[in-house]
Amino acid sequence: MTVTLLGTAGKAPETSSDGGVARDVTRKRKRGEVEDQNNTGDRSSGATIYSHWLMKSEPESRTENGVDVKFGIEDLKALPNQTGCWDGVRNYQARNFLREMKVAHQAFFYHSNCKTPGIAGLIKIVKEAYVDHTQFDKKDAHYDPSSKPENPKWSMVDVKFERMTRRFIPLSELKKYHLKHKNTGGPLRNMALFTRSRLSVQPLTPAAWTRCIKGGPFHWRVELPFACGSVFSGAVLLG
DNA sequence: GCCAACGTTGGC
DNA sequence: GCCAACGTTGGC
Repeated sequence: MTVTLLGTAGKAPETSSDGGVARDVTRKRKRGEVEDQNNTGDRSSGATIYSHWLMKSEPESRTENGVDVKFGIEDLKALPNQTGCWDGVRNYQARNFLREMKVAHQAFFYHSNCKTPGIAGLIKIVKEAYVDHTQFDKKDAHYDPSSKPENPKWSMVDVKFERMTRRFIPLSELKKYHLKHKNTGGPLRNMALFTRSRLSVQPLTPAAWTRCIKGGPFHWRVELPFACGSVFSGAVLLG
């Protein structure tokens, strides 16, 4: 599979019954609100198909609209069947990525807007995109009065806790690799966490995913009973 | 289509 | 709490 990170992000799909003027549609298309009318569903337009994701959520209490938006990985873990819906996404690009997700896809659960931001664990998609009911709920933190039930704007998926990462991977460490890989052409060179820092649902290349979880090329040395292990430990991410 | 004003995200 | 980056709105 050829992977072009984020090449056509935001272009993807929504069924639009928007009968507005041409310029308005153009404007909306730029924002990702309008579906490509010839979208065949097979991404023949050249858009990249992803299967690994990073999803941000806030593990510390914060009030929005009078509601606490806290939802860390421990909160997901505590839900029945360790499964919950990923609601509240209110950005078109992020929503479009949600809509690309398939059952069994894996994602990093990323803790944002907290003391130590970073990757806390692994989750998997257990239900594909459907209407996010919270957009119609006046009492919800992410109520969207502009969205109508007959033409909902926002989607969500269901995710299930898979496991914690073997250790928490702080943003600072990911950034270190990102900067290095920008020069060396390594797998984290285009990581959206840095190139599109505000995107709350974002794709990862398979290489970036693997690197974060299994470490770099010298990962195996760390497990050898020889002293050289520590020499290479700095080149490894081990989620 | 451009762009100024405004709002939100999220690291620090 | 600050503020840079960037997404959204809406006039023209």
